[in-house]
Amino acid sequence: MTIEEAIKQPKFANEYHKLMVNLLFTASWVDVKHQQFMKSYGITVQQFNVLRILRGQKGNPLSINCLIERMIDKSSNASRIVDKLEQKGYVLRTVCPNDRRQVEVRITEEGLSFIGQLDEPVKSLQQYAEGLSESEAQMMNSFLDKIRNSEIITQ
Amino acid sequence: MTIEEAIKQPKFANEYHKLMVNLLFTASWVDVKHQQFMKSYGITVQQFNVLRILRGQKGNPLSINCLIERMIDKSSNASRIVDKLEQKGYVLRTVCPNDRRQVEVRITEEGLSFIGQLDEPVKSLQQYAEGLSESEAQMMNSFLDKIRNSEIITQ
DNA sequence: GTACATTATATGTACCTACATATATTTGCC
DNA sequence: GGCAAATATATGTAGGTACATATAATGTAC
Repeated sequence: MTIEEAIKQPKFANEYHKLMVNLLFTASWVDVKHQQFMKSYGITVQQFNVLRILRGQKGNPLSINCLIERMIDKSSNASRIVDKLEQKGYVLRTVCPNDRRQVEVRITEEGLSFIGQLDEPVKSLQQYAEGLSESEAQMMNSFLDKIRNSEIITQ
Repeated sequence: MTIEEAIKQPKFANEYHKLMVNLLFTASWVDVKHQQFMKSYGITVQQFNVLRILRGQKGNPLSINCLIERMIDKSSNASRIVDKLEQKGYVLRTVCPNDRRQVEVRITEEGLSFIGQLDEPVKSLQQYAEGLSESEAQMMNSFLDKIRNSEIITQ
């Protein structure tokens, strides 16, 4: 299905307008797939991403601020996402002894085994990207970077 | 800034994994820009899109269902988005005489003049896409369509 | 050391969204 | 026509998000 069919809009002003709509539509489409997948494991996409970031730290804790820097959605709610993960027993919060303003968040054994069990099934989500060849994926990655780096004159 | 820098993740498992992350991150980034822009005009992105769809109907009304078919975010809340627009006087709701289950939504003069005033400034948002050449934009549109059309085996 | 700015996190609030369910109307089958 | 299924929209509810503000700890200038 083309983007024209997907939103029943027969034509766009130009290729750039079409691209903006297509980008937002496709990402939302992929995001919904991720949501549905994660929901079947009793977790949200944001919670999963935080867990994966913490696992990548190999046992080292991360402050809330560092967590936000690594998140895909840089929402201001990292603190509440960590709340939810703590309630589930997947992470631990301790006050940092060097700087008592900071909180050290680390993943628990329980969190590790939970997320480990998702490793295989999560690979299926990547299959969406695998509709492209390796070199197409490379091109698209560079296009996405270019879009974020456009200089914009906002009146 | 590369995607690696943007989320402080030095490397990805492969180009496809990177692409999924980059797609979600970039779309969220663009979406935030749109949100901020629309907010300065006292409207949400969703409300703006509904208004633009209705204007495209050239005076013909659209049912809630048809509206959803044309929306970028196919949320189930079209009804409540129309509520907000009605409160602002930008749209009108009437029961369809042929099928009294349906509601005919149409844009008012006030809605037309409001959205008309946004036509120029809204063009600046498209500049993000204009970081690419025309042929790159075409390629990227076809890549996005390919992603949505990948056949996925969800166990 | 005191006062003030800065930083890190948490929380209050209003709004938005997903999902389930309710209500109203129409369609189709007997 | 009567009744069940299907359709169109609306609404209740829980939870998520953006933004402003609160709280606490630290840094800095004097």
